[in-house]
Amino acid sequence: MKTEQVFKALADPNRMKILNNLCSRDCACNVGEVAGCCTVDLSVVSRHLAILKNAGIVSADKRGKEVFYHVNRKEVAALLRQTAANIEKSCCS
Amino acid sequence: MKTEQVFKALADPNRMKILNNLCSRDCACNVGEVAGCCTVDLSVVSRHLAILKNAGIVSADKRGKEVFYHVNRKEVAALLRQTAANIEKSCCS
DNA sequence: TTATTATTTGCATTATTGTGCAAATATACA
DNA sequence: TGTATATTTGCACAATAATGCAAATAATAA
Repeated sequence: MKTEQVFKALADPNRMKILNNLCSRDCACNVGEVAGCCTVDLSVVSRHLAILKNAGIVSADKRGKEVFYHVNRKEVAALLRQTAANIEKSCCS
Repeated sequence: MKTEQVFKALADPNRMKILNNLCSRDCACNVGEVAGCCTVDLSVVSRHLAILKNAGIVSADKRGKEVFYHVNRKEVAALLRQTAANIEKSCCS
């Protein structure tokens, strides 16, 4: 989980919407459900999810023909807090 | 200080280098000093600093012909921690 | 098998962003 | 005044990234 990749992944409005949507749910949801939060094509949402997944922000579970995504809450929160700590002391890598 | 704008500002390798450079110093430094951390043109560094400033990540103080930049450590750290908390509970706006 | 549904991927296009150079601006000093 | 230094800005171009559509893949059911 690389800091810069995480920030890049979070630097797009649709991906933020997607993340918010996923965050607001208790259980994982499939691509179609996620796509409800933004107006772009479903294929675009699929790509955004892939970017979030590559950044380690979300994880995917395939069940049957559906893929369920959920947020890696602890890991993302930990990385943000670590970055916050680094900025407060001296170096923020 | 908008979350998405902050993430956008942090989503570039040179801006991360610049931020790291600024973070590693106790006192503010001018554009020329900041520019030492990356190989791009000084004018590019100036633009990157403007982006970081617009995002609220750094502040600028003009003294004479120089402009001294410093990181808004507390504010940035607070925003990152707030985002971390939002992600951990439910909604991450 | 075929059909249906969910998701991903190839491709072309558009939009955005980063970059370097030169010129402009701002400040200080001789 | 003119000159030197620090920074920003205009502009063109290159590099990245987002998007939509159609086709491909994967899994399930008739």
